[in-house]
Formats: sequence, structure tokens, C-alpha cells
Amino acid sequence: MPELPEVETIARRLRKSLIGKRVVEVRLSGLPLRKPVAADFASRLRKRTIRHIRRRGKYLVLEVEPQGYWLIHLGMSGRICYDPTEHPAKHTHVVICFSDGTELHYRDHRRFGLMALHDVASLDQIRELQTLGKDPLSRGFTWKWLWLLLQKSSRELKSLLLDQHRIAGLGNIYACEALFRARLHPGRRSDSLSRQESVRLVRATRKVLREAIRHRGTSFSDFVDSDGQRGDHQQHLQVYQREGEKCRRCRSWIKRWVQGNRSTFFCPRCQA
DNA sequence: TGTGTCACCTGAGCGC
DNA sequence: TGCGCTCAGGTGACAC
Repeated sequence: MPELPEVETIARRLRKSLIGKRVVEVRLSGLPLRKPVAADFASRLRKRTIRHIRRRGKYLVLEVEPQGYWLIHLGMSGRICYDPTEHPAKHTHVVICFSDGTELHYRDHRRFGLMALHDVASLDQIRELQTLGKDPLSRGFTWKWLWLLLQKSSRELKSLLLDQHRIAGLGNIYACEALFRARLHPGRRSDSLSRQESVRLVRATRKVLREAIRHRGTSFSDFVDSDGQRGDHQQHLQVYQREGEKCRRCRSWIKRWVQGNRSTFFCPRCQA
């Protein structure tokens, strides 16, 4: 389930491999992803060269020349395989061939991902990115900014953390982990947090994301990076998918709670 | 306008 | 072994 750390891991790997590569062929499965891939996607991407790769929230943004931005979202089960040794695996929806003979494959068995090419002069002109909230690893993600955001909403805390229009990059795993580390109950009303609690939440969020990036993301069943390597962060999770196990901090039992159709894992004592 | 709910999708895991 | 059911969750559409 690619969230910010997994997408950042992929972006870092691809930066080493793809910068300067020229696209010579694009093959599509024809099956729609979250939205259908544009009919002219292949012809427009062909003959372009990759100049820069960055991440915006959970989006991978590949800057190409002549001027354009190739946007990839991995959804829930998207995988990028750079230069695989075998033929395209099942559920491969996009194959990009480069002039040096290497290939990039996009696989996504649930087809919740997104692939698009935007011929615009600036990232600010891309609708998907315009609506994204603040990146938790950006300088602007301060306790004051977060506290003001929280004060404007009566939503449950975890629901707000998952809202990509407000905070871009957190998913279910890291929202649960950040709330545990900040000792905050996921069902708390956002506007009930004090300034001090907002400070704790900002610190916890940044810390958990940075640690996960250092461990190359979290791998359960789906995530591998562009070289096929699994992440290690699942060994460091404190609450996520640990229902019925003991809290590593207070030895209470970790609970699972279905919140907005999503499983929330928390320690009822540490996060009272 | 803000908030909550649901559908989309398919593989994995489980019980029978 | 095979079948059917449930669960997983990012996103956008929709209802209230």
C-alpha cells in the first residue's frame, strides 16, 4: 500500500536509473486504471527524455523534455518495476521502453492507480496536484499550521490526517503510527487538540515518515520498490496490524476499530 | 460548505 | 481440493 515513504523510496531509486533516458516505445494494456489512460498517452510520451523525478504527496512526478509532466499514482497495489528480467507479468498495464534497451513496467492488479501526461509549463497547472494539501516533510508543516487546521474542523483526528486535500502523503499505516507515537486517540475531535498536542503530532508524523523512508517503506503483500526489493519498516510498526498483541510501551492489548470503513489500530491505554 | 459513506477492484486468507 | 465469503484501502462521487 504505497504511502509517502514508499513513493519516496521509488522516486529515489528511479532518480538513479531514469534521468536522461529517452522513451522510444509505450505499450498499454487498454484496461482502465482509476481513470482510463488517455488514448494519446503513448504517442505523446514517445521521444521525450526524463529530466527530473520528484514526489508530491503520493504522486510520482517525472518531468520530461520537451516540456511536460508524467504523473503516476500507485493507488493501493501499483508497482513499478525498472528493467525486469522477465516478460511483462500479469496485470502489467503500461510498458515503457527506453532508447538504451531498458524497460519500465507498471503493474496494478486492483487498478486503483493513475497514469497521465500533462503538457503544461508548471506543476501548479496540474489539477491533481493543485488540490493536494501540505506535505508532512515540507518546511511548512509546522505545529502552528497544523493546529490552525485542526481548529477549523470537527472531524475525527485520523479521518483528517487521511484527507489528502489537507495533508498529502499519509495513508492508513502511517496515520495510525503517528497517532500512537503522539499518544493521541484516533477518534478525538480535531478541534479539541491543544497546542502542545499539535506539537507532539507534528513531531511524531515527521519521525515515523523519516524512519519508514530509512527502512525503504513498509511491505506486507504488495509493496516492492522499482528494483523489486521489499521494505523493512513492517518490523518497526508499533500498532498497525498488531491487533491482539501487546503494546511495546505499556503492555496493554492493541485494539482494532473500524473507523470510516478503515481499520484503525491503537493502544487504548497510551492513546486514551 | 463540511462531513460521512460507499463503490470501485482483485488477491489472499479462512472456514466449510 | 474447491467454493464462497470477508478483508484490505486510496480516491472520488454522492447524500445529508
